[in-house]
Parts: sequence; C-alpha cells; structure tokens
Amino acid sequence: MTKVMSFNPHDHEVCTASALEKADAYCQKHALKFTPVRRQVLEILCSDHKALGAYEILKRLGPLGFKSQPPVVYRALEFLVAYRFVHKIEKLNAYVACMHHDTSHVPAFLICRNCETVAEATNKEPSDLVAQIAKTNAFTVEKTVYEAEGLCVNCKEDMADDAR
Amino acid sequence: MTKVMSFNPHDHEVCTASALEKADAYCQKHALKFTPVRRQVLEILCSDHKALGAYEILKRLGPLGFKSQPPVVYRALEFLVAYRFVHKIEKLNAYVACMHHDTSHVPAFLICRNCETVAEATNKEPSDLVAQIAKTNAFTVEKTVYEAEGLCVNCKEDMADDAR
DNA sequence: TTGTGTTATGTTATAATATAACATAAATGA
DNA sequence: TCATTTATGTTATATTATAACATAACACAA
Repeated sequence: MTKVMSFNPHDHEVCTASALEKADAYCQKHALKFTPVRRQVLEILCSDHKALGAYEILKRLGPLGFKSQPPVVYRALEFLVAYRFVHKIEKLNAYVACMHHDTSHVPAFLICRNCETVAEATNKEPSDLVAQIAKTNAFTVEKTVYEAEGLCVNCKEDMADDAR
Repeated sequence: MTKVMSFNPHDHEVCTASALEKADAYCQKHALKFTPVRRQVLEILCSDHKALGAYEILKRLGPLGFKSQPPVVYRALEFLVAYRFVHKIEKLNAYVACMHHDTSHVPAFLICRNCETVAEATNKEPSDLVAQIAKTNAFTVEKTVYEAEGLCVNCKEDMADDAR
C-alpha cells in the first residue's frame, strides 16, 4: 500500500512544478485552454496540501493581479474539477489539487480534522482503500463519507421511455 | 447483497412509523430528549427518501406551527445527525433519514441525480459496497465521493506532546 | 421548594458558499 | 471576414450555515 505524500515531508516546489507541467501537457494534448487564471488557481492549490475554500483562493488571486469576483474562481474551479486537475472535498466545501492526474483512479481522501491536510489515495478502486491507507499511514479515521451519485433503475427506464 | 428499499415501491407510512418508534425507544433508553421539533424534522425526512435541504425542511415546519428561523432546523438536524437518526449527504448539502438506525453501519449512499432519491446501503463495511449494491439494484454509478476524516500521524503526535 | 446548573429554544444578524444573468472580449474556424 | 464558440467581466442575488445573545424548561441537589 502506498504511503501518501501529504503527511510526509517533501519538496512542494517540485510537486507543484510537476503538477503544472502535467496539466500543461494534458491541455495541449486535448486542446484545452489552460488560461492564466486556471493555471494560477491550480498553482495556489498545489502550494500546499490543504483544502482551500473558493473564497480563500479568491483572496490569493487578488494580489496576483486577477479580478476578484466569485465567478472568477468558481469558473476556474469548474474547469479544473471537470478535467480532474482538482478534486472537491464535499465535507469541507473546499478544493485540493490532484497529485495523480496521470493515473486513473477513484478519488478517496484522508482529511485531517486538525491540520486540514488532505491526502489522496492513489488506488484504482475504492474498496478497502481507506482502511488500508489509514493503516499504513497511521491515520485514525473518525468519519467517512462515501457517496455514489448516478442514475437509478426508475430514472433510466423513464429516460428510455422519453427517448421513444 | 441487499436490495435497497428506496428504489422499490413500499409503504412509507410503515417505514416512517417504524423509524420514529425506533428513535423514540433509543432516546428513552439513552435519556435523550426527542423534542417536538426533532421529532417533526425526522418525520419530514422519513416522508420520502429524497434528500432535503435545511431550508426545505424549514419551509415545511412553518405550517406545522414551528418557528422558522434557520437555527431551529439546524439545531434539530445537529441532534439527529449526532445520534445518527439522519445522515448528511455532503454532495447535496442535504439530509436523509437513516433507515437502519438499529444496525451499526458505515453509511454509503446511492444518489440518483435525476429523481434525487437517496438509498442507503445496509452493510457493515464500505469495501466494494457501492459497486455491489449498484449492481444488484441496477444503479449506474456516475460519481462517487469517498472521504475519510480523522487525525493524521503528525497531529496525533502533536497532541500527545501537548498533553505532557 | 428553591436555588443552581444544564440543555433547549427564541431571535436577530451575518458569515460563507455558490450561481444567475447579462455584458464584452478573445479565439477558432468555415 | 463573418459567424460561432469559448472565456472573461460585472452586478446582483440565491443558498447554506453559524455567531451571539436572550429566555425558557428541565433536572436534581441542598
């Protein structure tokens, strides 16, 4: 089981640089516009592994010469979340940079309620993930949120009917 | 694997009555005050298996003779969530009645993004839960949220230090 | 039964999170 | 170059949640 980076000392500048580089490459490849705001928001989120609220990010954008109305940051986040450069931590209404964008994975997080550091699991399937990662990282799980969103039988049927 | 009730036709009045009864018994046993607001909020949440927002609940409390300032509903929800009569669906910022209060379980949900029905899994451990339940219920999972909150190594050590 | 602490509720105000709606600008591409 | 799409600017407001302080109800010991 992988040891997550977030709880262990490491060079942030390196991981920031690498995340931005990967995002750059990905956007280039898929003809996505990695505009200045989007890039800057990702950079802010990379700068540590805490989850940041939208308004906190907004506050940090100001001094860097960006506009500071809410839509500015929410739009950037919408893009970053859509392409999975960033994950939203629902429990905190906050956002973290994804550190494994190149690997396909089901996001699972360990959120320290004290320091608010957020560690993301690197695994493919959620399964016993949290338990295992928690164990190898000496993380004490106090609360878990595991929510699946999708389409129930009934709605799928309704939609099939509507299509006729 | 259990078939979840929510997506299948069943008698709501029965499940509401049973949930309230269980809550009553539990509160009695643990010397908790199952006051009128708390009871009414649980009843509202039991009335269907959709997740309701706090303000929606508040709206329904009014005509029933309750005060309708936000703290009224948030306090009731705080109590109900604390004692697990209700779960919060973080993805929706909404609340659902727990239908398995007597069974100890790790909550996991299937949220239909179309009809917003929320089904709760009845299992002990999260593991491959969602995948399995989704399969037996023909639920198509589109997004999952799996978040664990707790205490990281560092904070645990810090706290141990502080205690000295 | 009266005092004392605790828990619950009432009430006002406001904080924090998020989006609608409509405008302009920039880029893309027939 | 014109048309279309995509991104950004801007104002306003919706939605979710809590702080802070007051009063009331309750629990139970003196």
